[in-house]
Amino acid sequence: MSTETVVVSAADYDACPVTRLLRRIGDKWSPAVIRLLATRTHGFNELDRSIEGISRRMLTRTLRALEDDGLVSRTPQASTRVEYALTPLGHSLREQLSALGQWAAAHDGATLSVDPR
Amino acid sequence: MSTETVVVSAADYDACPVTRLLRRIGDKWSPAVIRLLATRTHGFNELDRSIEGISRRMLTRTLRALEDDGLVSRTPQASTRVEYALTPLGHSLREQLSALGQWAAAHDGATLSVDPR
DNA sequence: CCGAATCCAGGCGGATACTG
DNA sequence: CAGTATCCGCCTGGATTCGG
Repeated sequence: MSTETVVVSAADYDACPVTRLLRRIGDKWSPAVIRLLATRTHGFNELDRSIEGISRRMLTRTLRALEDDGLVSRTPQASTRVEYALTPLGHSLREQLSALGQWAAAHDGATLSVDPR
Repeated sequence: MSTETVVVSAADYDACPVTRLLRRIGDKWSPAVIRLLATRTHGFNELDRSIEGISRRMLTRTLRALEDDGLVSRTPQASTRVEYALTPLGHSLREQLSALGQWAAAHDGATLSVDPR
């Protein structure tokens, strides 16, 4: 019990909630989708148009992933309209990310030194 | 038209602090390194042994990236020893991630959480 | 309007061997 | 001990086309 070596095992890698979460929403488009859905619900093409540069393919994949995580709900309206919205869990996460965004914005110039907007 | 369309442009994608942060530390090994360095400083091979499954190559790359972000400091001791530590900024981020981990663990049903110490 | 299917390039990350 | 260098598989993500 003298020198205690903490080992981050592969099990830990899979088990650590924050690691999983970061890998899930740390992809290219999830944050943009979450941000848009935070204000109001959107249709598919509406999201497609609003997120500059995204492909329909990746929008589909991103939405499916967020849906699987219970962060986004998908409700077909007419046969021509599908509505995507943040679930309560999604809104909850959004708040957390918002807090993280406060931190990031505050320490941004010092660390990543990219042009502040 | 009075319908206001919020567009997440490519510029926004680059500018959004939280998006950049998530993409930076949302990689495979950064969280593990941050967690280990949160408790105490480590040498290179010490980290290598402690993080199960990581290759020296990826450990180097991860450390360099964290160093570039100002989250980790690298201080050569002897010619045979280099010490890695979390910077104050790194500790600051670690606290934020810990809070996020609390949230993740609560909504995850996960077994292990980020043990804060 | 809302996707699915296919094809393809680039980057992330692993394995291995070598250096000071 | 603390890395580099090289090769390579795989997965992410973009472009395009097709279907309901």
